[in-house]
Amino acid sequence: MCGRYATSRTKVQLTEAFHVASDQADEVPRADFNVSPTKRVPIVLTSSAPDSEAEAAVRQLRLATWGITPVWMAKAGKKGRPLTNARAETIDEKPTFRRPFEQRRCLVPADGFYEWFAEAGGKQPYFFRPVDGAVLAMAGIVEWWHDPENKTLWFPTFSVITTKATDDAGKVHDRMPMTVQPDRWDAWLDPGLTDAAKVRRLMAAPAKGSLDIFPVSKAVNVSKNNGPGLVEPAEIGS
DNA sequence: CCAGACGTTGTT
DNA sequence: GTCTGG
DNA sequence: CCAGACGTTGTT
DNA sequence: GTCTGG
Repeated sequence: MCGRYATSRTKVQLTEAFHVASDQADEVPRADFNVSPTKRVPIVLTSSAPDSEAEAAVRQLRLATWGITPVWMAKAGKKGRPLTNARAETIDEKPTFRRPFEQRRCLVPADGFYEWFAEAGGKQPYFFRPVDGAVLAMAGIVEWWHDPENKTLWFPTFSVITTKATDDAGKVHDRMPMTVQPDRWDAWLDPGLTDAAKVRRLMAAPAKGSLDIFPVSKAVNVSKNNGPGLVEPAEIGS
């Protein structure tokens, strides 16, 4: 679930939509209709790097790497892919996710996300996007990271929280990203809110009927392919 | 106390 | 099968 | 998430 | 680092 999505909005659009002061916005590169794990993409968060002076909590738009690599994994040289998803059902129990969930949440702006439906004749990609055209705020957690061998710069990495897919979405795939409705963004991004039970209530699966779901070209399968054509409806199998 | 796991997805 | 790259 | 590689030596 | 199992 949610291992690929699209985020094409401009820096200006994102700062306005998420009420980020313009001087708190990182440079946002070109529109990306084929975001895959390990790519750097814009997220919205309230916090600063661990080694910076304690600044006032300010909402920021920053580029972050998709996929958390726990420090213990890097130090031990353990093999293992970066963690691109975290299950909502157990996020406040897992050692790797609990602290980030309580203290370092983020919003991941998306036009929509892709899921692959396994059917006879191969896997068919589908795109899921809000019916109303609004930006989709996926629920995420942040882990600050630096290379253990090169402890100079800290930078944010993130995972997208997932849940069981509801109604129509569940027909395509059994998991989907958690989202945060706009009226809950302030609370979600509030570092002072650390009660996991309360935090949990701020996120929700996309409401029934709120997403358009349609097949797209298999061109999206190849992660180097990009462009707005990837999110246009296409015949199944094309 | 120490040892050992620590994550998700999909697929088998 | 399993790992890396995007 | 899917696609695509999956190796070494010596030489440039 | 932090949590669970023994």
